[in-house]
Amino acid sequence: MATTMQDVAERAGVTKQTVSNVITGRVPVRPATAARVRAAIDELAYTPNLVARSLATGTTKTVGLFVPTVASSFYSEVVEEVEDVLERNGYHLLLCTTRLDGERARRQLAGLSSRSVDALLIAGDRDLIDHLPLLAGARFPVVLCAWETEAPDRYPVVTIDYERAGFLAGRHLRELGHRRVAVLASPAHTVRVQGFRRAFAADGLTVADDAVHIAPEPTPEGGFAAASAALAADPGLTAVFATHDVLALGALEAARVLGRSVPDDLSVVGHDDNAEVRLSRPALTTVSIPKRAMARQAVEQLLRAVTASTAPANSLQLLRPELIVRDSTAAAPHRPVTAEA
Amino acid sequence: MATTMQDVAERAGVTKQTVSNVITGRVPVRPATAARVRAAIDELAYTPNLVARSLATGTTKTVGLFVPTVASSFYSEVVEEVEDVLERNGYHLLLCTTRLDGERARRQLAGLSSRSVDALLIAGDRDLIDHLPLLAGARFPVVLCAWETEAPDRYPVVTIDYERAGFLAGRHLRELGHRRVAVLASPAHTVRVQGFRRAFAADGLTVADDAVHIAPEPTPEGGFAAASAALAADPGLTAVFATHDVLALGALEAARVLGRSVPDDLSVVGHDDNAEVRLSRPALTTVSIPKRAMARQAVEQLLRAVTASTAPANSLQLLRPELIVRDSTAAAPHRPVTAEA
DNA sequence: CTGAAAGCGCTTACAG
DNA sequence: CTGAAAGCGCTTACAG
Repeated sequence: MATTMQDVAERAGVTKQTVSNVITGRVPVRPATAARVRAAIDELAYTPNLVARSLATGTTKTVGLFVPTVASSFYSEVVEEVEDVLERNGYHLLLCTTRLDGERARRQLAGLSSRSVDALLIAGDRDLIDHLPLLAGARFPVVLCAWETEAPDRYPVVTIDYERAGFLAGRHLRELGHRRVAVLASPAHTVRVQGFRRAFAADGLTVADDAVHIAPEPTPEGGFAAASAALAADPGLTAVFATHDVLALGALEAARVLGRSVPDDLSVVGHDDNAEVRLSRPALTTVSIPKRAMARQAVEQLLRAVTASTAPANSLQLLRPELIVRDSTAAAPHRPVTAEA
Repeated sequence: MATTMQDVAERAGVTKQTVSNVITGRVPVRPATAARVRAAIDELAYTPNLVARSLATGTTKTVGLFVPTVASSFYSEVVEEVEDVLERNGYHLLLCTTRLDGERARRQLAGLSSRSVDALLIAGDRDLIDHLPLLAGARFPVVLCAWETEAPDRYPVVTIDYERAGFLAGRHLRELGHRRVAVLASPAHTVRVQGFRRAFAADGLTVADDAVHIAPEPTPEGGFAAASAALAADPGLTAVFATHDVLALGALEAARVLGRSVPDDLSVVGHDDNAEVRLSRPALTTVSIPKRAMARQAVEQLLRAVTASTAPANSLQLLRPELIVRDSTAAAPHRPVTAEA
């Protein structure tokens, strides 16, 4: 049915090994022979069976990528960056989105760990962290990225310095003279919060636990609720740090509703520098995280391990975030300075 | 190195065919034997080599999906929906994002058309439309979806009734009494514009060509520019239809800047009902398109073709859009009615 | 530079 | 219900 290497060989009057040689280029072939083979390939519209090649070579030219979702500007950029690098290197992308469903993630991981990928990149610690032991017997390199919680020692990690991201947000607000601040945080963002706290600790200030308001869902609505709660708990607040831009958007809306003008009455700092946020009024001051650079480093490390057929260097690589000052932050309004307890 | 079926067989004291039989379940195996085999599998942590299985069966349990990008709420939902259906059916997803790069798309398509996928779903007509002939010799089913331009007869198409989407937007504005309207359109959205026009034609009204303003980029900035141009060209405008929500967002901003209040002085209708738009003030009236239902229909049709190993039914399936009325549209302000030339 | 042989790890009829 | 054989379509040493 499908035309095979053997068909090409017969047509060109050579054996299939010679056809293989002209295709792979591993072994030199006399130009005249090669030309005949190439002609036969064209005439028969022959295209090699990649599966057979994979079985023979033990390599699939496919890299698996796990992400929690693709419907977020963070992960969609990660996916595109990864795919770019793969495409440029002749690799295919097998995508698994785990969707906050650990059981699903486990199933997918199990279904993959038969030699159907040459390497695996796991972005995001949310769903897969408990199932990593499944990879114990894996014969392909694994790299972790976008990891915020403590990463297992076993695998190389390429991630963002989230602690520093929080710190940059905090330092900015502190330098603007803010002393009464709150944090709107997603449950998993403890490291960002910790960095934020460190920035204030330098001045002997403490961001109290009850100044951290958790937004269960990373949505504007969640940010709105958290910001409303924060402002209700401490009307004297002069600034808030949202650990996710989308929460900051909700905070802007809450300020509007409560009649507090941003940035004069309330400064707002976000985190991520997502594209969606370009629209916000006022333009959001935020901590930009180099997600594309992170993704690139991660796949490149993975690919290097594949081609060298060695384990990737077991290191923790932290990409540096950057503060982007726009219009949602300003100096703290003058009023009696009160350090929080 | 890797443990193989043969290893399991030896350990269980049977031949590898028996191991294969207990794994595939195709041939009944005596319970006692099966138990021994299963024990051996567990002890050796054996996991079958999918590549070898693929070569033997001629099936890869992998479906290829082409999308222009993953960084849009439209396509990211399509990808997730497709992956859901695949996962539920034991298939893997090979993702290719074409990124408005026809040459890249061509390369990816060529690299795939060797038996490495069981089926191919192509979402979006932007990049691949010129390269479809490459698929001429493909031995796997192909389905097209999210197709707005004329689709090739050769392949089944599952898409949105974009003409009707435009029509619904137009009918809504017409019923609200709007007569001087403009369209803000992405270059490829001619079908939506055509449907919009049809709604007005029913009343003998014409939406002139110069009332259609093209936004080259699907960004709020693009919508802002197009809306500004439209309002400059005809200050008497009472409504605009944006063929993409993100353009509508820009139009809202333009109205704000120009001091026209929405919906009292200007009605705005969007298209897509994207999640990003939930934030807009006023809440955007828009045409919702059933992208998930579309994606589901498309993969399911594809999978049916794979399992039946027949070509999918060559049909054009159009999913129905729906108008969602929110706060950005209102009755046209009273003023002398002038039908556009 | 070209050809004959073995093998990658499975599955699939086909005998027993 | 279990085993022996052939084959899926390539690649990889190894002779010539």
